[in-house]
Amino acid sequence: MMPRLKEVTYAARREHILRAAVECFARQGFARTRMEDIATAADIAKGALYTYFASKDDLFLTIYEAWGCALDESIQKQIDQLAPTERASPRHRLHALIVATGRHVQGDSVTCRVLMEGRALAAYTPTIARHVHAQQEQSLAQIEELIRQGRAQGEWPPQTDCRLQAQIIQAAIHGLMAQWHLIPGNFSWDEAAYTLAFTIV
Amino acid sequence: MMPRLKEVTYAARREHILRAAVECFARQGFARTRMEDIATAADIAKGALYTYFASKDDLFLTIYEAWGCALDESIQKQIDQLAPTERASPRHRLHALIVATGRHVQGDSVTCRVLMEGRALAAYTPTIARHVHAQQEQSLAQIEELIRQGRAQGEWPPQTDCRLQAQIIQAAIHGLMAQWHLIPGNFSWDEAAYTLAFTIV
Amino acid sequence: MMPRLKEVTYAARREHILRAAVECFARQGFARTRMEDIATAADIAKGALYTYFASKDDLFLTIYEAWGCALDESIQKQIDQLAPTERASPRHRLHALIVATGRHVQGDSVTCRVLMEGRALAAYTPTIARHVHAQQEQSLAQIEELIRQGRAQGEWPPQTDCRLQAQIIQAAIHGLMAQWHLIPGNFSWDEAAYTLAFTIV
Amino acid sequence: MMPRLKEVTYAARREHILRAAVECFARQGFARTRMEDIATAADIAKGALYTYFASKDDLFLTIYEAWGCALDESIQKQIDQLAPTERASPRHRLHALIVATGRHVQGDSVTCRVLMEGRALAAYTPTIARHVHAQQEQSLAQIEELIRQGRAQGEWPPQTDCRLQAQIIQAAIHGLMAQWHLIPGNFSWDEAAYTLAFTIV
DNA sequence: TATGAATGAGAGTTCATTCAT
DNA sequence: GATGAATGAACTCTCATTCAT
Repeated sequence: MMPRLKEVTYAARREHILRAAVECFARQGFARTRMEDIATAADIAKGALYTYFASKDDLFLTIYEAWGCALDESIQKQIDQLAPTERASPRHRLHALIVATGRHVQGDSVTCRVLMEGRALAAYTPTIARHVHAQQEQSLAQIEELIRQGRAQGEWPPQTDCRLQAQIIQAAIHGLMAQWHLIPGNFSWDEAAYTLAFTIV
Repeated sequence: MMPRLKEVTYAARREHILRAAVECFARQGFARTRMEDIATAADIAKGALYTYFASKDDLFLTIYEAWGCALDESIQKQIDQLAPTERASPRHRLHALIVATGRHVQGDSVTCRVLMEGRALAAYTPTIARHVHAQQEQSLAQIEELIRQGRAQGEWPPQTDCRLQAQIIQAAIHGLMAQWHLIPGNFSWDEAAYTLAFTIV
Repeated sequence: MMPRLKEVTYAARREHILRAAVECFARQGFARTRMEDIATAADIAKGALYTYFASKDDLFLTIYEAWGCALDESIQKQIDQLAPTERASPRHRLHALIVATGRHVQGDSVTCRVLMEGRALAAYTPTIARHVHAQQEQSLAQIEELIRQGRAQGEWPPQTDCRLQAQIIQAAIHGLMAQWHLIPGNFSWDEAAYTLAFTIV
Repeated sequence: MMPRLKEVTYAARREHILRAAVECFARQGFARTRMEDIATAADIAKGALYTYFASKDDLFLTIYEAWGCALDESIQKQIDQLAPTERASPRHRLHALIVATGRHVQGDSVTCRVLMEGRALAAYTPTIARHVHAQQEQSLAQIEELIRQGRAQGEWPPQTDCRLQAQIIQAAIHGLMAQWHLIPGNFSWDEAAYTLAFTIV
């Protein structure tokens, strides 16, 4: 059981550092955040960071991934909480997806900033790029599937390119996140979710 | 004539450096690009950069602004080239706007990368933030006005919040740009433009 | 005991760097000394300097202050070592002050150079200026007080302006230091001290 | 006569540049003054400076020498203006020398700053060092001669070391200049001159 | 002669990472 | 494991001087 104890401690410290890093990255951006800042925020020594994370990039990446997982969970939860009638409707499920995203962004706007910077960094950091692509693709597939089902159920008029429509919706969601990142509170997520889910043909 | 010649030379050299900088920023990102890289790419001495630009930030900002201006021109030209019947239709004008943006992104995908990074940097660099905000707001106003006119002409069903709808469309456009930046050629801009302009209620 | 050991090490390294810096400043002057020169002289890496000193200015200032403090101590010691009869005489105390200054200059002519440059820099560097002024004023007050006491005891004929006389004596001392800095060994400090203290009416 | 005309123009421009340089050096110090600053102050192009002066050091040196010459002239004039009775007295001539120095310092405190910095730089710049030494020695000889004459005439009690006394007086004068440089107006030059010339045994 | 753009060798300073303790 | 001093490459920006025009 000692390994277990160790693991708990290890995981807890990792988590602790991660939280400190998120705060720093969100406040100052990746480039302007020094490892020392993170260490100070986490109240540990600079060198100890390297016990838990291989590098600054690794730290960033871990945050990036964690956000994606948490968002996926939020979305799933939101969908699960739908009333049975609504859960049967792809449009309602899409709505739930966007609402959950909005809640996530609002509830953890700090991490959202990190995410936004991640997308920009992606282009120059192969390691990050892979993750961004994967996440992107997965999310796109989910939306596309919803649309496909919605058409099958007659909720959406048939159109040739399901994927394109999904891409536009995904693009809109990301664009809104970017806007929120730039000017938090600039619009109502709930109204945007409603518009996106129910008034896009 | 000499001052004129000088003027030309000055502007030409500025332009030359700018092109070199765009290339570097697009390839390596802002943070990883050293002034020396730009100087080498432009085939001049490091110090000479500072004759034309006050700082690395200035260089970046100039590129950022130039892109915005060029895009505005492209859009205007695209709208002007519409047949009279179409030009009278806000929906067609919106379509032209998106098409022009797509062409711009495709034609100068290199600069587009720089733009994308600019949006991410904006949050941490007040100088850049101001420009991004201004550009954002101006573009939003344009779209909003198109929608307002479209509704007045019965092209769109009336909805309470013109601004929100404009924001969503703008978000979608930016999201698509970001996707293109990530995976160029991932979708068809023209089809996306058509879908965005004509099938969004 | 460990913290104490660390403390000692820290102070020792600081002292070590300081000595290296003094040597460099004295040999090349402040402006021509590069941080790298100091690091090389101290046999450490350039970056390590910044663990002990915030900047090149800080380094200089520290030396400047240290010299002043050490001089004050030397003077005090010299006065304390006077025979009781002499210690009662302000003129002898003034003599001791000048002698101590001379010894200090001769014993650490290297640092003296740094001091001289400090006075010249003072006019253009507010931070240094403050320290120079303060030191100057303190030293002046000390001399003035000696003269005042000397007059009270009838060692000096009464004159209206004690401060002016003190200023002249101080000026002479500084002027002699400057000469020594220019051509070390150009005169005898002890004779100069005697002349200044005992033959100035 | 053309060479003559040229010479006039040349000398005038030199003078013009010199004045600009003095102003800059006095305001910012030697190290912080850029050649461009001087060119701007003189309202000519940077490159033109090198037509008149070989280097920044040369510029400085020229100013330094000019000050010394002008001071010598001022002193000579002051002595020449003494009433015949006074002119016969070495003490009065010494007084005139100090008064003239004071007037010079006050009247051209701007150049005085440059002089002060020159003495500090002297130690690290052989070219400057030579000039400083020469000037110093000449001035010292003059004072020494005055004292020697004064003793011969019975104005000063005989003392073994004329040179030392001269050195102290010279040191005092320089020290006072340094003080004035630091805090202009901190004392009365005329009173200091009187004290130095008439109450020092 | 005058110009001022170009040069390019540094300057001080920062900071991710390492490693002896 | 934890520490934090040390490292040293890299960074942006400066500026005396040169030289083609």
